[in-house]
Amino acid sequence: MTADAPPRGLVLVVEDEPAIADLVRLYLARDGFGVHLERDGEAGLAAARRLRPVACVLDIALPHLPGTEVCRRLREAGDWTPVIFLTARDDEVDRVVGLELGADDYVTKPFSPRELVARVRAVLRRAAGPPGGRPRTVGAVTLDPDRRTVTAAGVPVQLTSTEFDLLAHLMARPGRVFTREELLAGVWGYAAHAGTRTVDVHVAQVRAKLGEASMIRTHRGVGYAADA
Amino acid sequence: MTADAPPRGLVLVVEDEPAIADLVRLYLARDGFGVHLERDGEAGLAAARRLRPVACVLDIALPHLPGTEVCRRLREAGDWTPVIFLTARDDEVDRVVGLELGADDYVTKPFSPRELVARVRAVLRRAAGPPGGRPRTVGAVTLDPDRRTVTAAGVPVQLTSTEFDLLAHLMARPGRVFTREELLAGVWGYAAHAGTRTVDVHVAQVRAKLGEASMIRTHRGVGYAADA
DNA sequence: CGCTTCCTTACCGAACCCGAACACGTACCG
DNA sequence: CGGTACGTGTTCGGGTTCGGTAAGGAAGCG
Repeated sequence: MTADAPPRGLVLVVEDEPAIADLVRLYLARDGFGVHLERDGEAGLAAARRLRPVACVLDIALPHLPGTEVCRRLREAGDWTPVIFLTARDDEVDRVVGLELGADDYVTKPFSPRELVARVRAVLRRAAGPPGGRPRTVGAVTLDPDRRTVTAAGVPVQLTSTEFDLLAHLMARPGRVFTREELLAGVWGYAAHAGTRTVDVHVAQVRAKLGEASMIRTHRGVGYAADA
Repeated sequence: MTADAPPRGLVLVVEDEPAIADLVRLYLARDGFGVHLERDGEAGLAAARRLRPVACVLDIALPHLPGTEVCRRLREAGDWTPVIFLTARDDEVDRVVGLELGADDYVTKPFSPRELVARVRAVLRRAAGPPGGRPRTVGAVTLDPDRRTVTAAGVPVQLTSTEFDLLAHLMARPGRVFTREELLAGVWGYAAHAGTRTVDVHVAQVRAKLGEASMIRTHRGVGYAADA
């Protein structure tokens, strides 16, 4: 089931070589990203402004307007959307120029599409930043994002990193029901790939560790939610 | 990155190449700094005296008056505002001269603007911080920022400079979990791409020196924290 | 020239994640 | 009321990732 609505957001790809562009689009789409393709710098810049993608993948050598220039203009306009450059060769000059212009990462051609996807994910994760914030309490459970600690009925509970992220995600919006796909995307960074029981297993683990204080409710046929 | 809303003070940037100057201004402004731009050494020196910035970013190769000279004159006048040099090349002469003149850091061109911002922040943190004021104790470990000494269970421990800074950074906010990236940025001043084990090695070193008294906790998949 | 400090690399053990399989409970339907 | 199907809870082992550790080399310093 290929999702119609991109659960992970839109990525703008500006690349003039159709073969490469298709490849990139294929892999990003397979990973759950929406993809918008442009062939030259001008159109790319316009699309970036119009569509507000969550990230941009820019070839450096582009007709009309080099990718570096697209990036620079975005930055000048106060647009800090993460940018990943595609450079023709592992050329020190290109690399450096890219970073000077405020790119978040770069990939040299020829490249592995998997690597590109991984970098897009990494960049997005970084842009999301360390999940800071004040401690939050739901029922008898208190969660501190800074300290990454959890207490259930006043007793400290030791959660693994994934367990903590899962609980934090649920507690960020108490009462809101999250589907398994949403949780996979938000916590694991995966595209919605149904058929896995991973979320269930981790929910069970968190519930076990929280004991009686657990306030994760199952919504049959839908997903999970923290009590409001 | 912590998102600090309040203005973080004015940074003076003296750089004759408009492209680079704009870039630096963009990034500093984005990070919450006020920015004042000058194009040559004379004007830069005057601006520094007039505006009293919290930090200066000086290109070394400047019209009228080299950046090194600007720095030297400031120091002569008793102005110890933190200075970061921009050097055209990783030139040994420039480096030494710069630091001799009382610069706090330097960045070689071409550079990543993110790294420059990170260094400005690091320099300010350092400048703000001979204080720390009172010694701080966490568990059996006591750290004195003024004397740069550490005792574990009452026994003096000799730490190297980097080790001390790392421990101080962690102890500044006990309980708070710092990612490796945050530590690299805060202690080393890198706008680091991850992928290095530097932090781990230094943590191990500190732990070894603190012995049983060590209270640095590993948060798997995240980073490190000092016990609360 | 030797010493210290710092950073990198490589290896290893341990913790953790994930998928599969099975058990259980609930909703639906005859 | 019993049966069946589907969704969820739970357990467990393999494979992978992550962090601790040791060793080596470069750079600064006396």
